[in-house]
Formats: sequence, structure tokens, C-alpha cells
Amino acid sequence: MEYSIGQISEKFNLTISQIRYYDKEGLLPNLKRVNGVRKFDDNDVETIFLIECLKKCGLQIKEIKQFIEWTKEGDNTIDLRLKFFNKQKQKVEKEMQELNKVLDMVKYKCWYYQKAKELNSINKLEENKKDLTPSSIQKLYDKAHS
Amino acid sequence: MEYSIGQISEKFNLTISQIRYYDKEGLLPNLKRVNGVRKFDDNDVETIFLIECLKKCGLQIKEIKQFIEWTKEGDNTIDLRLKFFNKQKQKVEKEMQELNKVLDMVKYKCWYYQKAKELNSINKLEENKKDLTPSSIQKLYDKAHS
DNA sequence: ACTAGACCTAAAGTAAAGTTTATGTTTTAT
DNA sequence: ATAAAACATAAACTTTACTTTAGGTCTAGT
Repeated sequence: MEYSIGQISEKFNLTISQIRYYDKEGLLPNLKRVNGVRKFDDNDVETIFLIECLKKCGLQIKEIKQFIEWTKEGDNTIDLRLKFFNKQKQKVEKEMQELNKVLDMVKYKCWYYQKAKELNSINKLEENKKDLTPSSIQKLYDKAHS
Repeated sequence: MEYSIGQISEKFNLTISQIRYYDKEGLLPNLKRVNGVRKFDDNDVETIFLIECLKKCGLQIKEIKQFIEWTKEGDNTIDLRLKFFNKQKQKVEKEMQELNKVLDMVKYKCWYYQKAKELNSINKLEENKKDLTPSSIQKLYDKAHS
């Protein structure tokens, strides 16, 4: 299949100027043009999917570009690329642990304000916090702070 | 307990200028000073913990400030705050789903480049991809693209 | 009393990741 | 053939979240 920049924009929920920016930064090295107009094939689509994935890994554009450069260099860089992805795997796993703690804190706060709403008072809740906090909720707070 | 800005900086792995910036932006409304020097108590520590938490939720400084403003307004804003955290909970849960897909993609790529390394060639891998890809690995790819 | 180290402010500077603007070309539909 | 919609570029601008700089003040130890 072949897509226009507008179609890619819709497909990935990226603005057109974002896609042009990625192109300008060298993230789409195989992108074809007809009369100056960009034509995206399935390979380019897969590259954009990868770019999105690496952005979600927390990588900067220039770091993603470095990876793209390696793919252009061929088999010489296979080991570099393997190490790169092993590192991303570690990073994402750590990030997920971190997010789990954040979620515990957020869940605790949800309980906290739900209870405050029932009592109609932060003060009343704070005064009797020990008695009002079930151990399951206290666990959330403790885990978040660990 | 009472802490200096330097101690807080170490405790949270934030730079001193970051903490001053948060203060300047109004994120630490109860922070005390002695002769112009900031003194952080346990309450301020808990506020910084919350700020870090909300940053990891993907919130901007000004959004965090909005929340802090609500806490200053007292019981009137309990419901707003409850809704705020319920929304953050949804967001973080969605984010974790997203990260799970990213992790599947990264795991797939780890396998891919490991195999390429064994074959010493991307081309050989691509040519026999169907035969070389175990279904467990194909699943990772499919899940990531779903 | 003195000095090093930690703290303070205000203002300017910076990096990243785009967006906006101004102007022009290509494509598509009638 | 023409007009609207979609595409193109280069350059300037924007936002966010800081950092850096320059010039002071405070505090703790000797």
C-alpha cells in the first residue's frame, strides 16, 4: 500500500508537521517522493510505528535517529542494535515498576478523597486516619513510598 | 524533622534549582523560611513526593499547581480532587496497557536481533522469517500491533 | 573574627520537540 | 480550465522545564 502524509497523520494520530519534522530529522530515510510529494509505503509505516514505540520508551529524536543510522549501516551494526533493544527492555520494565508504585499512590488518594467526601471534611478524616484506614489501603500507601 | 534544600535535593534526586523552581511556581505553598532560607518539614516532603508522583502521571507543572491550589481552598474542593485522582487512575492504567504493548514490541526486537546475530545476516533472517519465527514470538509482534 | 560552604534572587539562556507563518506547487474534482 | 484541497519549504516562533550566571547573604566551624 501507499499512503499520503495526510493518511499517515490520521493512521498514527500525529500532526502533519510532526511527520515532516521526523522526516527532516532523518528518521524516515527510505521515504519516496513523486514530484516532491511524500509517498509512504508499508516499510515507512513500520518505521513510524517503531518511532512511536521508541518515543514511548522515553527516547529523544536524536537517539532514535542514531538507531535509524545503524539500520542503514547493515549487518555490521546487528550487535549494537541487539544491545540497544536489550537496554530498552530493561528500561521499560523498570518504568513499569515505577508506574505501578505511582498507581498505588493514586489509588490511595482516590480512597482518601472518597472518604473525605463521605465525611465531608479533610480534618475529620485526618483526625481519625488510623481507625478509618483499612490495612489494604495502608498497604497501597506503604508500597508507593517504598 | 526539618530539612535544608540540599538535603531534599539528595533525598529526592532533584537538583536544587529544580526545587527552587517548584517553589517559585507555587507548588510548595506551606514552605517555611528562616532568614530567607528555606526549611522543609515532613509536610513539605510529602508534597514533593506528590509532585514527583504527578509528574510521573504525565502532568505539567501548571496542572500540578492547579491541584495544589485546590488543597489550599479546603473542603470545598474535595469533590474536584476526588475526580482529579480518579482521572489520573484511568490515565495511568491506560498508560500501563500502552507500555505493555511497547514492551512486547521491544521483546520482539530483542528476539529479532538475537536471531540476526546468530545468522550473522538480516537478509537471511528476513528471507526465512516465517519458518524462523516461533509462534510465541509472533504473538508478541501481533500484540504490539493490535 | 573570619572564611568556606551552603544558601538566596533575578534575569537571561537553553534544549527539545514541535508549531506557525508566509509563500508557492500539485493534485483532484467539476 | 479552473478552483479547492492537499501538499511543499524555509525560517521564525513557541512552550515547557529547567539551568546558568552574576552578585549577594547566611551559617557553621576554627
